[in-house]
Amino acid sequence: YLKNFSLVPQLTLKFLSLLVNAEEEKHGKDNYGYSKEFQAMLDSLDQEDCGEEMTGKKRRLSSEQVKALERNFEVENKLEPERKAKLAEELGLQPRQVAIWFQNRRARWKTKQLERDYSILKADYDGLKLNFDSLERQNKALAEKLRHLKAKLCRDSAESNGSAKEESPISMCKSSVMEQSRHQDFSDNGDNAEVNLFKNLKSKDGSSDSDSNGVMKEESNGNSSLGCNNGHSSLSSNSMVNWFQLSDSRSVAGKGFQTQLVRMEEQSLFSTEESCNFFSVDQAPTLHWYSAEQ
DNA sequence: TTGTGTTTTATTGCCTCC
DNA sequence: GGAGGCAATAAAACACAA
Repeated sequence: YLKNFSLVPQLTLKFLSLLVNAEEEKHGKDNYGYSKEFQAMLDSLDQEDCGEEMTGKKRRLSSEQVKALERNFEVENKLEPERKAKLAEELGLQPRQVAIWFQNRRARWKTKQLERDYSILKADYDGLKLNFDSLERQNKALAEKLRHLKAKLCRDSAESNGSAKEESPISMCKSSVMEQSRHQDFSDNGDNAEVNLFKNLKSKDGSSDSDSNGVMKEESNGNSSLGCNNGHSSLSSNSMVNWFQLSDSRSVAGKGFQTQLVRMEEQSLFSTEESCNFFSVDQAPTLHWYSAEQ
């Protein structure tokens, strides 16, 4: 059969190739069930035969050729001219075909490599995202807890102040607001309201502007010149006294309270802004405040 | 059998290196 | 300027579902 193989006409050759195809299906694509020599002979015959018939048509390389090329690619994915010529001769291919095969193989390898890199990066990203989401949830929970605690603290302090003093922090806050509006009224001239008030009152008394000690004394007595202004002031004496009492308490004893308020405000600012932006994507978290406390 | 998507072989044009 | 590599692409071969 093999002895006469080269003598059979082309039709018979086609028939044999059909036979081979049937055998391929039976044994699987990579195991034809023929010897390597026979397979190589079929490949070369097919090439010679179809090389004339299928001019300009693409032909797939045989499995043996591909295997040999793959082996060479594993050794070195670049092809020197000597190796290219040697391989081409061994496999019965044009050197250009070998070069093109290596070029396409490198392209396939690169694509696979990109896919591998992508899957690795994606796995990393997914892990980090999971971690980030968890931290974000924790952060929100802590911020909510902090808000509740602050509200509770505010209520507690209001209750304790209300029982200890006549003037609750709320009423003091109201007074503060009134005072602020008063400041705005007076500061229209561009001067300090308190200073202006003192100046006005003193000028009515005829006392010196520079006598601040006297003013402080009168104020501290609670029976200040304001009370003895004979109704010259546009403000009622009681309200003036209250105002100066507030002013006094604010300037002397109330300073602590005001500072406390400011500190609370600062803390609140820190709590809302810094805690909310702590895990901001744009800004890396800094733990200086945390390490400082530690 | 056929339409369609995928793989493989080959070409083209551009770029870099010697 | 020629050789070789690479990206983009064409086109043939192949796989497979309907």
